[in-house]
Amino acid sequence: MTIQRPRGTRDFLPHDMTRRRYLEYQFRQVVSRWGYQEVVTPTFEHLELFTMKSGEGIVGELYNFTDKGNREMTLRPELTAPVMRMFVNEMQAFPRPLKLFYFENCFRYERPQKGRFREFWQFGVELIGSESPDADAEVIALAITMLKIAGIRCDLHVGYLGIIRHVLSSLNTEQQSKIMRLVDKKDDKGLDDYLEEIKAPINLRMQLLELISLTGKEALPKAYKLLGSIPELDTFQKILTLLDAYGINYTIDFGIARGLDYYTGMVFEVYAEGLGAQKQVCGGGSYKLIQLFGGGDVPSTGFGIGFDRIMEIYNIEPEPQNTVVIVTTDRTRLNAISIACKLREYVPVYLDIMNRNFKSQLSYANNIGARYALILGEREISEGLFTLKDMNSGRQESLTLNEIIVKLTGENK
RNA sequence: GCCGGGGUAGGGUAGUGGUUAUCCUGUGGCCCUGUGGAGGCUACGACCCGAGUUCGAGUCUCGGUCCCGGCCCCA
Repeated sequence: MTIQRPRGTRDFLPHDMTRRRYLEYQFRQVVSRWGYQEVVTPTFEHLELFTMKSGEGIVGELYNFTDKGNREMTLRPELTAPVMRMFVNEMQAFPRPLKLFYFENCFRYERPQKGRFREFWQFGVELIGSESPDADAEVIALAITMLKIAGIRCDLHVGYLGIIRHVLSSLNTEQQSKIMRLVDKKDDKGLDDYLEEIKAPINLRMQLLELISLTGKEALPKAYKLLGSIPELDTFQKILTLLDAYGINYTIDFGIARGLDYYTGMVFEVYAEGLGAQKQVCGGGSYKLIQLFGGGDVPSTGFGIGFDRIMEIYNIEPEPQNTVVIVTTDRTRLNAISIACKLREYVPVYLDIMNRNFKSQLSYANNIGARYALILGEREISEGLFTLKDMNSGRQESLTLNEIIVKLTGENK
């Protein structure tokens, strides 16, 4: 039996990679125009980096291992923690804000399903050093711009954790975290039961339940009515005003909660259709992780895009290149090499290495979908005029090498 | 970790206990020494792995594995 690829991993064939690289190219264009610069962190890190961030419980979902020096290591399951670690290690004195992006593979030991793999790619950004509404809005706007350029139709949901935290401020942090988790899961019954269990004040319950049910255009005024004029609502309103200025449509959703303590304020999620149960293609928010990793009290905001999930619904086909297959005879093979080398400065060129006859070479050109066949027989070599055959139309013309180069590169633009 | 559906050449498939596993497609070669896509011939190529039942297993049973969808989780 042949060796299979590991569970939850994928092979990417040439056609897949053409499409993936094109999406990657589109994303890179956008983030660099917004002033973000690429960073790369190691594929594996000390296990502790992730347990510090997310708790011991995540170890079960990690590809962790002990190395030969008895160090507890893990393949990275995400990139926010590594980038924050990198910031603490080497970038604390850089001018702020720092605008970083990454595109790397990550690994999680989970049960694969649609849009979920054990090795997957994340494209993300981290904006470090600002906690202004402007930073929050910029990050959201960047995410939406990227998805739009990829041709993805999606729903943006924006929330603000500070508001729920305000409501829960009389509870201890453990109780707050638990409630946030239940809210995030939209587990209404579990939430009711838990509020009952901890005997939460009736006023708090009423405010919480009403708050998380608020949605749509009226959500903000209603929230003001419910909670009064608190600074968290003012901040949220500023973010929304900025999003309006960016021309971005959003749904207010106080139900995006996220149970982890390092999220500070704005949170957002983006959903796309056609993806089954794993429909979230992007998630982000503002958080404070840097102190946890031994750095200063530096706020940051970021998001990660599930690159593979985008690929599932991405239907842009990159323009094919003007591939040329050179067709030679036994007597012109040596001449063909120098011509191939010249053309390879401009376009992809195939030169027969199978010792095929004339007809088979042409047939090969057809089979690989080449745009042109360049016929280099004795006649052409002696005349210095080569026969360029358009494989789509079947038409062919006699041209000099320079004319051919002009034709091939001109059509590329 | 749990639930359901699956696994026969590279791709798509037929085959409900019985010779040498079917067909389509693909790929290589030839028909065809300067003109591709069609056609003909030919070659290549598969029962996911293991155990069990049986005179005999692609077919039945069990375990494993991988795929698809879902639960959990989603940092």
